[in-house]
Amino acid sequence: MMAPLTTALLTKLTASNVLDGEDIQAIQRLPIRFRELDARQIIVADGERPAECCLLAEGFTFRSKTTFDGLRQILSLHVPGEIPDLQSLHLKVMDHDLVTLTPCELGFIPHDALRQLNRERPNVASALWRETLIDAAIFREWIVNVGRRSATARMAHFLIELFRRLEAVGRTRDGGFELPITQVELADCLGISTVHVNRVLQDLRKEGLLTVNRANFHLLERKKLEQLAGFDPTYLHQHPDL
Amino acid sequence: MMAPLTTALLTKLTASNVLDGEDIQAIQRLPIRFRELDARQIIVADGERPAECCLLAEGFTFRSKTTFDGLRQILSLHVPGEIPDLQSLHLKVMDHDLVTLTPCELGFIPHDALRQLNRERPNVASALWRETLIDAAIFREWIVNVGRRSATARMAHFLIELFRRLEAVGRTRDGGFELPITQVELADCLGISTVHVNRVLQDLRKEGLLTVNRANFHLLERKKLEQLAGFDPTYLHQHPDL
DNA sequence: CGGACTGTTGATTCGAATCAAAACCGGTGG
DNA sequence: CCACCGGTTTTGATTCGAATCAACAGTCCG
Repeated sequence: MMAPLTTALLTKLTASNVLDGEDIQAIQRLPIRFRELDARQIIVADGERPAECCLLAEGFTFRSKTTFDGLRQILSLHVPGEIPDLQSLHLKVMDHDLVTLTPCELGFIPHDALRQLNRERPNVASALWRETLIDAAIFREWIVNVGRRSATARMAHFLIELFRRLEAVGRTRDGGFELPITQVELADCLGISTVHVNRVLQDLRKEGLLTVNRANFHLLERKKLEQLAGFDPTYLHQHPDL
Repeated sequence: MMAPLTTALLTKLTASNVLDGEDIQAIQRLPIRFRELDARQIIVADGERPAECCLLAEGFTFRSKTTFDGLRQILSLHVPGEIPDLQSLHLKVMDHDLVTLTPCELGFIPHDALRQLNRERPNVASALWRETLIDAAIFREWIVNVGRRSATARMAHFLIELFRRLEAVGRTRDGGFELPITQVELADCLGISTVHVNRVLQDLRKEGLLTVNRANFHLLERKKLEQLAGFDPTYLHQHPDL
């Protein structure tokens, strides 16, 4: 039994999709290979052709691309329950890296098994397709973030998005969350320099909007942060919205 | 018969997907409502809940978001044969605007008809899912573009991407393409100011890398532009890559 | 002809990058 | 237990790419 693995996935899927009992059983029957990885390990690399998808059960992963002159841009952060390389089911070649941010518990699901599941359970296929579309919606918002927002607003937007997504899978505690991320990585998420990340975080602390000690981010003034960031949660599509 | 409409779609779909005769016939049987729109018209607005998808047969459209303080970011440009709001099939609420850049010929396809098509023709469902995944891959590259590349490299990258995508649907002529876009809109694509767009274009012209008169972009030195942009075409997934 | 975009140019400002150097922190090994 | 090390965070000085401000020319069109 791979209980903890499918549980994470089902928590995520049922949070914003409608699945019936048979759908859930079919998901629970998926053959999943369990594996643990340390922090900062490449799970799948740019250019590879994986034959399985990676379900994140515990920890954080990110996707990133590196430009020819060595600059890195982080494209997305992933929270437990997500399948960060689900696109590989239909796009054979990876166009970016998938990397662990923290130590992770992962479940690998063969493409074949997923394809069969999609064929037999149209509901599940729709739900998975939908997850990739939400993924894309988040990419869109990140384009706006790096393209049009000030460094401070970017940081605020990033943190609020993360808070909301973690909240949806029950990983927040009284207005805060645990995220072991360095300022270098934050810089690569936001498209700014690490020195500037440091200064922006200081500003936000000075304003009393948040605290950060170790990996613990605490958003003291969520409303104000959202206002500063111009945050509109629509793009997260967190409700089944039928 | 809506021949020109489905032709554009099929050109696009078969360029990077494998469909059989029955798939194609099923697509041709889709009920499509034809409509023409002038340039700069909103097709679907942020917040709406459309009941149909929009197939672009002729012209250009773009997707955009506007921040609370009025800055606009263009998220994607679309070429004939694409369905720029295909995500609305599974995400009920629009999280951005879909707008015509030029006068357009559009075909509107009811969600119901598409859902039925997906149920009956799994191949087509896969192909459409794949198109939304390529969409997402392009978003990822745009994040890198605005996050980590200089203004000049951004412009070069943008133009090369467009060239390749237009080439795939047969809309280029001897190293150039027709794109009636203003510098204001280019600025919103690249996350820079319009003044800077002007200067960047001048630089590229001065270097002899391209010419622009009216709407006609001519990439004189594609290789050099690609080098300048650090362009790697993998993310476009233009081959069925089985 | 007048008006509204659009494109161009120059002067100035500003946000953020870069450069450089400390301070800090957790681990490792002597 | 402490010296040391690499990675991380912090601070300050300086530079730079791009934004902003402002004005003007070009084009299209009613």
